[in-house]
Amino acid sequence: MGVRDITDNQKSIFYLLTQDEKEELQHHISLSHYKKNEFVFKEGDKPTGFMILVNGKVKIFKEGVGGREQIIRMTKPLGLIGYRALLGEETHNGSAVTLEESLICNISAEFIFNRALKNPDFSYRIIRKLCQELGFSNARTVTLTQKHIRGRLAESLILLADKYGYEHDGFTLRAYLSREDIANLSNMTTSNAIRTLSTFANEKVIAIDGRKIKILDANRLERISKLG
Amino acid sequence: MGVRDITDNQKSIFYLLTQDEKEELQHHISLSHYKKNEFVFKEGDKPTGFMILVNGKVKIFKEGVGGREQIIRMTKPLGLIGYRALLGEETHNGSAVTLEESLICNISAEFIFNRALKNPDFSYRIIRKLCQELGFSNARTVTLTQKHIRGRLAESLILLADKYGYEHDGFTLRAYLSREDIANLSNMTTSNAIRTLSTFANEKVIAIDGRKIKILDANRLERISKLG
DNA sequence: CCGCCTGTATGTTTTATAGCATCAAAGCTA
DNA sequence: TAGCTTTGATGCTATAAAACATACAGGCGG
Repeated sequence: MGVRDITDNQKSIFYLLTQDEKEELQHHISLSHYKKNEFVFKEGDKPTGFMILVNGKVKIFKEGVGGREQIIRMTKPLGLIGYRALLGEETHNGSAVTLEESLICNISAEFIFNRALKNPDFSYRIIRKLCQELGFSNARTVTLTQKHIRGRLAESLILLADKYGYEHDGFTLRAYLSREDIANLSNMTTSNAIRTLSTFANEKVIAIDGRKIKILDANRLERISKLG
Repeated sequence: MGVRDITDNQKSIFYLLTQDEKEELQHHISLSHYKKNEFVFKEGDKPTGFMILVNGKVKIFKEGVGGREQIIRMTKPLGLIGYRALLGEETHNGSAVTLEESLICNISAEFIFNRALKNPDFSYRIIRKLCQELGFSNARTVTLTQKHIRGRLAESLILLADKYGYEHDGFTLRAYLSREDIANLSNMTTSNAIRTLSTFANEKVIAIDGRKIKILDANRLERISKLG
């Protein structure tokens, strides 16, 4: 993924801007580089613009009771960051931190409000994106509150596979999170994430080697997520 | 609230349509009457249109593990129902059931897509609404998973007060839910909702008389929600 | 009027998971 | 390389909340 993809890649939200709009967009873009584990913004910050992840991985999380963090979602290249707060005219209600070295493209709020949102195709694409994310969030609320530990962890692993895919071997998750992040994604303590991953490994559902996780039996994992 | 409010009330999402658009809207409206505890739509249904609640109360919930229901949100007059699925071009991912006798206004999908969404003011209002709801949903995910029973129940009571307000006495919640619904809103079993409500009543934070709930000490309730 | 069902109330038991403690391994820095 | 810090692993204990059981009250239909 590169900066060009922001206008030229079908998956980018800006793909269907008119040629004119795309040209103007160029004048409203700036790029920022982030190291691993760097904050992009913090809960309570005022949004500065519309951000697109060009390269890397970012987690968006909220601090809960006693500072315990819950990862709300994770972003892959061409994904949007912090747009909810900007478009909703609110402050950020979660924090964003890079999981690896990342490149983020910042588009001025002015361009979004005065140009992009005047284009109904763009607006509608934003609306669809928000609707989908809202559906996802509602579903997560239910599974995170109702499923048991095994089910929650299995769901998280499936989520990671869906979002980041596999390495060339077809088994290894293309995401190398700490156990703590896996726990924060799955609403459990780090100990329980470690313990349950070990159990899954014993059951040959996955194989673990440090942060490398191989999904050996995706069907079984799916079943654990649904029923466990 | 009446049907007129849909175009004339500032709080309605259609308020800022042009006069022309408002007139055309009249030809795309139909009204439906629902009795108490009637389904408006079910999880998995294809959305039929854009719905606005004119009168009454509706709960939107998802069925989770073992049929246990989690109330995602509740609607008051001029609130939207089922628009997420329509605009996101998905099936409903939750069910809607009336909590009291209700009047619902249905606007054709055709009008929304071909007319309303061509108006950037309307689109942007939808976007803002979605952003706010998404923020709410994310926040709920964290509190429902992390807060303890007392905190979750206190939060639900505050939510009900914010959404439906108080009767003329200034204390009685203008919402008369079953204990089961209160439980499903707060992610707990009915027994625990009953028990915890009793505890709050003993502590003089609230007073209960059947389904009538008086908030006696709103500050204390707020504190319980934050810390408890 | 009586019995039945539904909703509410409350006590007891069981269990999932948080919390804590300890230890090993790995990674980093001086 | 040695020492320090972070991360991962695992056992034990404590506890919040579910699950279960029982009982009572109010409304409804026969």
